[in-house]
Order: sequence, then structure tokens, then C-alpha cells
Amino acid sequence: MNQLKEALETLKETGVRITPQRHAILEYLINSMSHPTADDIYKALEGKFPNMSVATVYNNLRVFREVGLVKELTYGDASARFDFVTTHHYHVICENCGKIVDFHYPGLDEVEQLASHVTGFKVNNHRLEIYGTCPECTSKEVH
Amino acid sequence: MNQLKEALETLKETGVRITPQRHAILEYLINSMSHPTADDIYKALEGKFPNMSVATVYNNLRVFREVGLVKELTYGDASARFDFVTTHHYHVICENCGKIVDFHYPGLDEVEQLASHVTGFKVNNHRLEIYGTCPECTSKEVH
DNA sequence: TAAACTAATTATAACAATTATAATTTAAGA
DNA sequence: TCTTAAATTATAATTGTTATAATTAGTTTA
Repeated sequence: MNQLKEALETLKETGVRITPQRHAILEYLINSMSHPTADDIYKALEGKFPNMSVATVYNNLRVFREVGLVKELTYGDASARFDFVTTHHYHVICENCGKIVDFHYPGLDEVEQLASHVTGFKVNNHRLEIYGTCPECTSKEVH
Repeated sequence: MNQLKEALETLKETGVRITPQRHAILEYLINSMSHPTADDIYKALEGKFPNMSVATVYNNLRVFREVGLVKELTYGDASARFDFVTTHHYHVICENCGKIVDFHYPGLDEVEQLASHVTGFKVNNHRLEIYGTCPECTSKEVH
């Protein structure tokens, strides 16, 4: 439960100051349920913080990433997207409209182990993305 | 075998003209065994094509991607990397030095199926990356 | 509480990767 | 060989992101 509270606790523990901007960015990330870009966040908080700089958004997203609260997702053509870290999950991405849907799937630990064994890497984590066409885009397709 | 020949065949079949630049870019991609950036390719072919524009490299990488010969890999901080499509494989990436090692692992087809079932997506393909520290970087670590 | 210090924010400029544009050149079929 | 459409080039523009310096705001200490 209360992810925001836990996130703020993490910031306190790691000695990162809690500013109104950081609070708002975290809150937005947690509540949005989407995978917003830095600019999405910037625009969404424009009303609350008319003077906030876009650099603040980027800076804080980097800070959040460094303390493990946020994951940065990059795709070919668009700008980076940011995902609040909850449980381990993967993404199913529509190649037509860009929609990203979370997908829970347990246990690719064995892949990490095998990769480590074969390559000699010290493996930390992994990332899996599945590409396709979402139901909405499929139904709009011309036959 | 002869991947270049097959690739050129693919271009012919899809009605894409075979130009000296395209030939050279494909050849470089196949032989390099690395995962070059557009600029890597541009620099590597400078000697052969002193007048080639960097736009040509980007244009053709896009063309190759569109006909399925090339995959574009994007990571957080660096520029896109391009990977000649051979058999399905994944990447093990060193978070310290950026090295990318290919890693063969069969059968994540079930993940695709499950993702499709759960989300209703028409799934085309997937991408898996494993992050860690390579043996060289691990041995250089300060203890 | 006030002063001093450190970190965060802002505004702006710079940068780097990529894409768009228009003119020129080239490949491939008639 | 001529024609036409496509590819390449050179260049400019765009966009996402980062760096810089000045200002502001939290925190700590006296």
C-alpha cells in the first residue's frame, strides 16, 4: 500500500531532500498508471508549478532512478519514458499507437542465471518487452 | 551461410534498390560482429565513401529495419545501436563499459503467448536484455 | 531564532542524435 | 540510350537531454 509514503521514506533514508517538486513528480508517477515522458510530467505539473523548469523534472527523475524508485524505458523513436518501480513486470507495447501495458510474469530468474553462467557477467537485472498490436488498433485495421 | 547475399536478395524482393552505400552498410553490419551506432558505420565507411552523408546511413538503416534486416536497439544514455537480424538472440549488457554480448536462449514463445492471451494484443516479437557487469569490469572493481 | 551552509531550482545556453528539405545524382527499366 | 523514380548529398532544423551559473530554499548549528 501507500507507495508515495514508502517512496518518501526511501528518499529520507538515502538523504535526498523532499521538495514540493519532487513530491509532486513522485505523486504523478505513482498515480498516473501510465508511462509518462519527462515532458508529460512537466506539462502535467505546469498548473501547480508555473515556474518549474524542465531541467528539474529531468534532474529529479535521474535522482529517483539512482535510488531505485524509477526505471527509465527507452524505445527507438520516442523520448524516454519513466516507470515507477513496483513489482517486477514487463511491458507489452503496441507498435501502432505506442500504448504500453504492464504484464506480470514470474520467474525469468533462470535466464539471468544462465546468462551469467555463459557470459561470465555479474547479472543485476533484466528487461523484457513484447511488441505487437493492441486490440484497439487491430480492430481499426483495414481488411 | 552467406548472409550478405541473402540480405541483398531480400532487398531485391522488396523492391529496394541496391546502391554501393547500401551494400557497404550491410556488409559492415554483417562483418562487424559488434552493435555499431549510425556514427560508427559512418566513420567506418568514410574511407570508401568520402562524400557519404550521415543522413544516408540513417535513411538506409531505417530502410533495412523496415524490411526486417536490422534491429534497432536503444538504451538510456547512448545513441541507438543497430544489429543485423540473424537468429533470435538476446543481449547481455555491461552497465559499466557498455559492452554488448549476444546470448542465445531458446523458447520464450510461451511468454509471447501468455502476454497475448492476457492483454489481447496481437504479438509480433519480443526483446530481452540482461544487465550486469562484465568479467573485465568486475575484475577492475576496487574492493 | 538567526546565521551559515549545502542542496535544489530556475533560466538559459549548449549539445548531440536524428530528421526534414531541396537540389543533384544515380540506378534500373522501356 | 533515355526516362523516370528513387537515392544521395549538403545543409538546416528539430528535439530530447544535459551543463552552467545565478538564485532560492532547506537544514544545521550557534
